[in-house]
Amino acid sequence: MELDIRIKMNEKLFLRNPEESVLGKKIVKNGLILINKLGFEEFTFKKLSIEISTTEASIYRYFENKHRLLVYLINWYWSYIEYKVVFYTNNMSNPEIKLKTIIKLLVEDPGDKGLNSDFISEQEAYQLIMWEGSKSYLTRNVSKDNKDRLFKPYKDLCERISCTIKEYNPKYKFPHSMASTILEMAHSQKFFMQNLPALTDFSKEQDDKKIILFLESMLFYSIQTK
Amino acid sequence: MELDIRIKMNEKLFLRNPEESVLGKKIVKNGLILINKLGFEEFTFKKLSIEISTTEASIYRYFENKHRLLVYLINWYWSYIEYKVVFYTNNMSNPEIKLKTIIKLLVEDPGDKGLNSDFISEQEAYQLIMWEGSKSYLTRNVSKDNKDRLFKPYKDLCERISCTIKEYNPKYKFPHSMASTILEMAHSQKFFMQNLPALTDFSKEQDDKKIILFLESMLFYSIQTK
DNA sequence: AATAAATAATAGTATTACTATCATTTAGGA
DNA sequence: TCCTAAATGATAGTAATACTATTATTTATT
Repeated sequence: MELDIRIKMNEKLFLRNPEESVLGKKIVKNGLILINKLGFEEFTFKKLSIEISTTEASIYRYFENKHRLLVYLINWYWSYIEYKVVFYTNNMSNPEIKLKTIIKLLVEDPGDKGLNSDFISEQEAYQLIMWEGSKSYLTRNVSKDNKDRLFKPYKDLCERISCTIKEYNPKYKFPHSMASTILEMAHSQKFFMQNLPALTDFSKEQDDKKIILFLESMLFYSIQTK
Repeated sequence: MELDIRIKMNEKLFLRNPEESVLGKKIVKNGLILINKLGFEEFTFKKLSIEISTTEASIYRYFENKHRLLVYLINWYWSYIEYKVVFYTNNMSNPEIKLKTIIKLLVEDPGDKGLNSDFISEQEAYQLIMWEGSKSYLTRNVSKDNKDRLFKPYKDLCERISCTIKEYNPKYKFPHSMASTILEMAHSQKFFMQNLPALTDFSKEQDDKKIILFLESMLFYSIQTK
């Protein structure tokens, strides 16, 4: 069975829906790959247009600027992760197992086995979050963008984790902050491990198991009923 | 008593030491203010040169590019925080009190009472870390920059916190990751509180007490001997 | 007072981040 | 199948960015 997961994206993110044309899909797919290759600062629509044999002007018909493309890609990823979280935890009644499953889904690199359609590659999206994730909101437009609901997928996922924490321990005082800490650290610790290992207890190129253990211990010791 | 704290900065950060001239100090001081005002992406040396009535070329004689200026400012801040940590925890023998003091120093906005010499304003530096902190290392040059020891102040502070955690509980397995989590979250949670409050349990413009409580509970429940 | 160093003034280049116009191709409906 | 509208391509243009280079002028040092 092969499912085509269709994620409804916020219309404010684009001028023309990239999912509805061949060019649009190429922009998104190869934009993601090129941002990963060059880094967001060095990435330009001009370079992307050469890569996919189109013109700058054509890309601008889809996205107002490269930051919107970034937020589009990041939103796709968080929506997709939430879909996976729902899919894998749906039948679970034990919030502890649920939370452990969520941490695994956040930390584990999808690698080759991840979704890799003609649209967005899950593995590339994972890399993007790690390197460029926080650049989506670390701008002077946060509040305006937030009003346009550009961060809804991230906030929804945070809310879902927060609810599961509450299920586990209704008395815990900081479920949202704990959820956003887990979300942020899942990728930060991985980034640190690979690039600034002195900031972690994991050695470069080590597997994800230790990060998962770290996050689990932090979460469960914190939310234990006292 | 008025102390002039002199922080030795890594020489790779600049082409000419900005502390050694009036213009250099103006670049650093007003650069910080202007980055905070415009956001790092919108900030340019041209705009700064107009602000301080000099030329672009003159600024380029001090800093290779704006990213180096950013790292300079961020390093100054982390070195200064480490200085404060040493100053305030020097005479403490109890690691619990030490760690609580550190968290306070990280979270609390220095406000007007902070260091505000003719050089770098502590309060402005605090804002900078919150908004632009992670942009210092989220580039394709991390590894190269790391080899040039450009992140030493941050890593030193992380190491110091890590050691204090080890003092508290020598058996705890993840002292560095816990330290970097505290460091990152001190500013992220504050940023979220002010700009994306749905990601926290704190309401906009609330005081820092709750963030401190959150971080303390996360830290101490995690590192409790089991 | 001489001289070295720092700064200002000016100019110039390739690239970025767009916007505009018009021609051509493609896709869908009558 | 032809017609029309929509999408794309080709081309051009602009202001700003991220620099580098050159020369003149000011400032500090011996």
